[in-house]
Amino acid sequence: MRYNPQTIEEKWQEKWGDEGIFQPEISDKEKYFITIPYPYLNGNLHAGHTRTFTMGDVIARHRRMLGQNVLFPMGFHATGTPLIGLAELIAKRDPETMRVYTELHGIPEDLLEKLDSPEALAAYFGREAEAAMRLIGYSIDWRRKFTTIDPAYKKFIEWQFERLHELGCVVKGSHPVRWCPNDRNPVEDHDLLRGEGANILDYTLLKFRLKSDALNTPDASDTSDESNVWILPCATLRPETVFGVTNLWINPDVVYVKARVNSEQWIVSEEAYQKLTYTDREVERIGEISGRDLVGKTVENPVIDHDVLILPASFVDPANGSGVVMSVPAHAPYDYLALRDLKGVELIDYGILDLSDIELISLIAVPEMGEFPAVEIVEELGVKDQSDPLAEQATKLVYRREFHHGVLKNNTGEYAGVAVSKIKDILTRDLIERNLADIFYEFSELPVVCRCGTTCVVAMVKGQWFLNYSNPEWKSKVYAHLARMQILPAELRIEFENKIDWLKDKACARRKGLGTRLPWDDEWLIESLADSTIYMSYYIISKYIGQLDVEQLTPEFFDYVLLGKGKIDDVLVDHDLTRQIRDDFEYWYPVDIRSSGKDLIPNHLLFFIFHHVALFPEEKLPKAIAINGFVSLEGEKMSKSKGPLLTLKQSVGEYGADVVRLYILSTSEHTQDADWRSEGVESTRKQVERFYNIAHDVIEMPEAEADCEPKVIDRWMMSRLQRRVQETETALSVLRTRHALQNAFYLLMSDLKWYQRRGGISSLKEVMNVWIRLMAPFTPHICEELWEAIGGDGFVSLADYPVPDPDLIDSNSERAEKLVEDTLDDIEEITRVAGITPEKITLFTAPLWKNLVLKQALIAKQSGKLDMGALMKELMSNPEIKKHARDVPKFAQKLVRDVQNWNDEQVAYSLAGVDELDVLAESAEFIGKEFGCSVAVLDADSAGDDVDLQGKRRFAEPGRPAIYIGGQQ
RNA sequence: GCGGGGGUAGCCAAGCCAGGUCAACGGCGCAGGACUUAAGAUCCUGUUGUGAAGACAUUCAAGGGUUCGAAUCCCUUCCCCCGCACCA
Repeated sequence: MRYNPQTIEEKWQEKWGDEGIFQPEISDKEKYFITIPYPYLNGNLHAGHTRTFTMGDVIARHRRMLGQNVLFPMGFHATGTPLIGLAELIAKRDPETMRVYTELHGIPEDLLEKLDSPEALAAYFGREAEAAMRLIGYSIDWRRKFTTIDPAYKKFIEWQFERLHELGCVVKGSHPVRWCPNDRNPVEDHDLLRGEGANILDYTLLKFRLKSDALNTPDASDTSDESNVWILPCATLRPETVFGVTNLWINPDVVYVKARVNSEQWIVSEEAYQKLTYTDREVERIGEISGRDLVGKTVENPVIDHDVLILPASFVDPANGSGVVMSVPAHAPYDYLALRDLKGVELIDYGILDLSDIELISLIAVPEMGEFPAVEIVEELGVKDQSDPLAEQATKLVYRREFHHGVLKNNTGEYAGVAVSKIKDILTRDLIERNLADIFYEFSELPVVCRCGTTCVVAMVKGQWFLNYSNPEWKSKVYAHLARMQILPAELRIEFENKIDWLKDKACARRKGLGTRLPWDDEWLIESLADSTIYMSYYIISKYIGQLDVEQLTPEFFDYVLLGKGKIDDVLVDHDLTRQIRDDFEYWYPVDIRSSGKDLIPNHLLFFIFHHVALFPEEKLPKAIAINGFVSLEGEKMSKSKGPLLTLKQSVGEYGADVVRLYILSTSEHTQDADWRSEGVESTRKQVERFYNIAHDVIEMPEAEADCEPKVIDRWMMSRLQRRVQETETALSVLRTRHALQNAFYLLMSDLKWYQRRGGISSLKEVMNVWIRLMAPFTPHICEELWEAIGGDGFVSLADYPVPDPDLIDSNSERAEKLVEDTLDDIEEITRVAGITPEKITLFTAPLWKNLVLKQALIAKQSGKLDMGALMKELMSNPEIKKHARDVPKFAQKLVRDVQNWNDEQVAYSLAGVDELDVLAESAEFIGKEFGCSVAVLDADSAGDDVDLQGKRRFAEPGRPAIYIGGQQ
């Protein structure tokens, strides 16, 4: 009987389909609703999908066999821009695209040429994806499939956004993006020549007012006239240090711009001025002023009553921030160094006579550091001056210590006592409210250059629609629900918490792409991640779409079926049908588990929770999330657009569905990345074949042969089987597929090998019956085939999943086999090391007195009172032991040392013991066969000296018989 | 930089949370043997070193510490992977 995966797999997929066994309806049974993120339709499914989806299918199949009513649906994602981009590239026959899609995605060229519209692509890849998922045997209810550009789905999305809008979750605002002024477009990482890693940082601009002795105005002292007020905004990431400013820095060699910014007058560098024009401020250039002319002037600190001088500094980079820098020498090494560097420099040209008035102001208390951390670190590192590269390091060091451990001092007024790590947002918000500060966005690395060669800026997109994820109330509801959710693996919970914390408002509308329009503002398309947040509920509806008219899908309909709100009279869909859908929803929802790749944690999975929490009552919120890692190919990262790529279809075509499924899940688990290696798949194929062959041997075995009295080895086999079943179930319950398969497949297989080696027969059929069911979630086709062959009832996919039977756990037989195995290993080692070809093996079990000593020691250990003195006293009171008084101390001493280190389990194991003489005698024939010689088993007490040729028997210990091997060296 | 996950014998990879049967599960590869006309398949054995009797020595990124005892706990350092947003 040759294993032919293609035949078997086709056969069972057809049967499953014909009988519709994966099309659940509501019933009295407990339900289980599992979903996997639907695939995006810009290519064929590949090894990465194979992993995530197979994971889901195994969960579904496992739950189904546990007796739950399992719903496992699937849809397709087509919203957004990639499909449009791809269609354009195909339409213009872009050579690279044509190559990738013919070679890697395996699309015939003539067919590919026709896929020049997003709709054609979506239709094609949708068909291919479904075919691929059927080919690998996923137990999906295909009646519910849909695509995110279906008219009915759009109605659903419109309803969702209508609701979110009402709830105040969608708001209008502005937000910063990386922007190419030349292309007049936001840029993404792959659009960039330089600065791919650049983040957008939010600097605080602190508004220092120029004092009255200022600029070209006849009567500058009249500050009631706004035109006389000039603001020097300083950009900083550490706004709290404004309390410690001693001076400002201006680059004397730079020409600054005087500008009207909204209703104020600012002085900033040329570059900063340009940047401001891309923000949502109204900006007008008024004039220029040289940095040199600003030096020596005085400004007012916006937060405290303190006037400070403007000093010259060459380190001020006009391209960075506003080109105006505030100086906090107590906490910023550069400022301290620059100030120190100015000492003794002639500044009279700037009208500055003396810097001796400038005193450092400390505002942060850091444990184990003095008043002026910057000074301390500069001296510690021996930084020479502001151009010394060490200055950078000093800055980081101070920052790190102050940020993590620093607390604001009393001179920060109402903020005293606040941790530095918490102050930024609070202070910035307060100062903006009082119009003393502003936000200024800047890249974390400069420059950022677009592919077109233009330097990018941060631009504010105006009038954008946002999901206001930063809303603390929304967030706290999400936190609260997260705490109730199961996260697998559990270690990732903290990651979710961190990401919830980190999440800011998210722009949710786009100008370009496929998708649904915002119902209240049809110039905007709903962004594609935002339209994929609660679609699991749509699977309930999608099954019935053929029975209703899209125009009937009014908000009242969705309110009624999804939220149980409103009156059925307001619903246009047939009322019986509506009630049916409502019942379905009540039965199937919430999602019991969402299983996904780890790349979706900071986006989709987060939004999934956010939107559910916003829209649904607590009992309809998702219960669990499971995460799995990526898949690489022969150590290389996969890429849909460049390769390498292995499609699901290719891999199944080459190895068969069951082999692919088994391989992808056994090679790694949880967040570990799996590496697809053809060598490994090949060996998995052989293992599956072996499984098939073993099974057939067993199935074809005549009943009579199998029918005999159960021996130790049979009890051992059944006992091991229970343990494997138990481990598999435990592992599967937390989705440790690798661990599950190690037990369900590999370890069980090696148990079975040992069983057969030991001559076991009578349990084979029963083991096989369990084994087939145990493997069914992983390799369903081959298991159906074997289940049928073994005469199982119905589909194995619907059979009961094995549960361990505690009554069949037989520790005694396991201990017995352990003894045999250990003895075998010892004999093996002796023959190898001594180079003996054995002719006769004699085994001596330990004498009674040694067993008594051990037992006594174990009992003492168990009661926590094992010590040599007391033990000896007790031992010697036993006449049987006392007979061997000469040998007892040495043996006992070694024993005490060993037993002292044992844990409870070991003690109990050893205490239970086995009848060694009996066990070894029974396996003498087996051992003899293994070594091709005769084996005698004696007990050390009764064996005569004539059989103990080399006096070996004195080495016998409990659990470790003495061995004498006669033979040729 | 911040956050998360890692570094175990030729490779992959358990063990680490709950320290002690851990020279360290399992698989692959490799070597030897059995079976076979041969190959394949299957089975057995070995795969840190030493060892003519079942042993001993040295290992779990590196260094230090806690402990009777550390791959496992603590500290420091080095290295790798992933995410950091308007892409899906």
